[in-house]
Amino acid sequence: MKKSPCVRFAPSPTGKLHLGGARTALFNWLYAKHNGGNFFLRIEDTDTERSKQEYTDQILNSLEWLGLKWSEPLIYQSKRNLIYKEEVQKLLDNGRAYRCFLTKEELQVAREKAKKEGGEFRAPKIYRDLSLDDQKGLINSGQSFTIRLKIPSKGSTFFEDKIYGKINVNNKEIDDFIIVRSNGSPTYNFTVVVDDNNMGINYVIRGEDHISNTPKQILIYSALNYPVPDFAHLPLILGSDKKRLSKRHGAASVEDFREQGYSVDALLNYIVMLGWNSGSEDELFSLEDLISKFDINKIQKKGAVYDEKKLHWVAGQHMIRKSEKNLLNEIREDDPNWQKHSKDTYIFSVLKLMKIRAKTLNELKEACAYFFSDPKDFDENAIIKRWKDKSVNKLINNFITSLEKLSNWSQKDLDESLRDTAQEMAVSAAKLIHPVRLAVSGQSHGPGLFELIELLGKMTTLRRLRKGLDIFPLKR
RNA sequence: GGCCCGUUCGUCUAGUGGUUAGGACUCCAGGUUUUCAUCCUGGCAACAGGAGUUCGAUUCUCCUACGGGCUACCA
Repeated sequence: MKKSPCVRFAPSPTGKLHLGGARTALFNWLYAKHNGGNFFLRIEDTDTERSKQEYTDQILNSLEWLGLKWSEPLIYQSKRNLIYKEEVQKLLDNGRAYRCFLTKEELQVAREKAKKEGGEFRAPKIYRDLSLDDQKGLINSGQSFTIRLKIPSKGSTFFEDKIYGKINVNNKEIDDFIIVRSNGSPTYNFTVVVDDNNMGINYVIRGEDHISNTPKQILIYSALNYPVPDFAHLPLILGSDKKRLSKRHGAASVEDFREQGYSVDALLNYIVMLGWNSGSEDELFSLEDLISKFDINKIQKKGAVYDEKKLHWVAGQHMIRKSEKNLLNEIREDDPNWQKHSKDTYIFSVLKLMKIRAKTLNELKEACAYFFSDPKDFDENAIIKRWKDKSVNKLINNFITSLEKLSNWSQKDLDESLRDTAQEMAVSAAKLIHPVRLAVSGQSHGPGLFELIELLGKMTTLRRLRKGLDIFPLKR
């Protein structure tokens, strides 16, 4: 019987969670969800120099915001030194690793020499077969040492990547790499293997940048006699210059996208399309869709360039499809007091009118502003174009009079009232519509005028029209 | 430099030993609308190059070019 899949996301807290990391986490999570497995999280903080608690917090926070829940327990590598120590000892005991007394300086010299001579650098293997007594002698004399894995001098190491296919590396290409530093702390390649095994991870899904680490890690698996998991390497997310996406390319961290007001489903939807397709021509998915449709075999090998324009489009499509209730919830999640004084039913009507015109939550909030308070700024070009002179004041005045008499404040009656006024004054309806919109919203565009003022209500509309009468046309 | 990986419109991608090489975003032109957005219609635009295999290669093989990753007592 097949074991249920156990996958993990293993960020190192040396920066915020970026788009690439989010996608790796998402693919792992989707894989687990789709197959009824477990998704674990492990914080790789063995580099004490660069790891920061604030980054761990930020990563956890972003992951939570994205809704990618992980199974307990949450693992911190920094708390697992005992386990690593035990496993290193096994390697030392079974002769698959050795103490290396080379100093950093000696290594540096050897490296430079190799570079000058054009050869490739390998750590000199002079300590590889040192007797136990000699080792003790050096230790007692106070010599510090690292521990290196003994790489077989012959043969090759290969694996069947689920995305890239067979990858084969000659063992002589692999250096006897360090698994424990001279300060006693274990290194990445070693801790990953120990932890993945210990956590029961049977499917490793990670970035393509780890492809060349994989043979090294497989060598550790076999030295430790662990079962080797399956591997799938994901292509990288690139900037427009085809280089790995980073802050240089603008927004790159999940936090940035959140601040810009992108909603979670939109971001996740866009991210998943970078290097994956559903097999159909559909491009818009809910999270549930993704879980059911996700198929790791349909992942691309090529790195995908991040395109903000398309993200924006995806975001707009999600916005349109979302219910007003959900939209309000999302807005309030980041801005709990947003329009707290207004009735929900009114807010819903506003959102319904405006969501079609916005892509991000921020845009939406901004677009809705004049529904909640009288406009303070007025579009200059619109003033010049639509409210040229005093003749407009006359029109508006008549319209106000007509509105005051209106008994039924409905779209239909507003429409009729405006058209009647225009006809009486022998002008086209547009001559009246535009200045009314300007006075009422401060803008030259927006929803249909009659829906707009119907929603605004009689009092507000009249108040804003009268104010328009006061300040327009502009004096020069 | 060495090792590994990749290459279909500008971008995300579909696809096949014989297709008018399909879709989406962007852009452009129309339509709808009082305006904006939405929506609809149409358009521009790609198989990196060279050899080979083959009746026929975008598809298979090799080479080249280009791009990327790794090459740390980082992860």
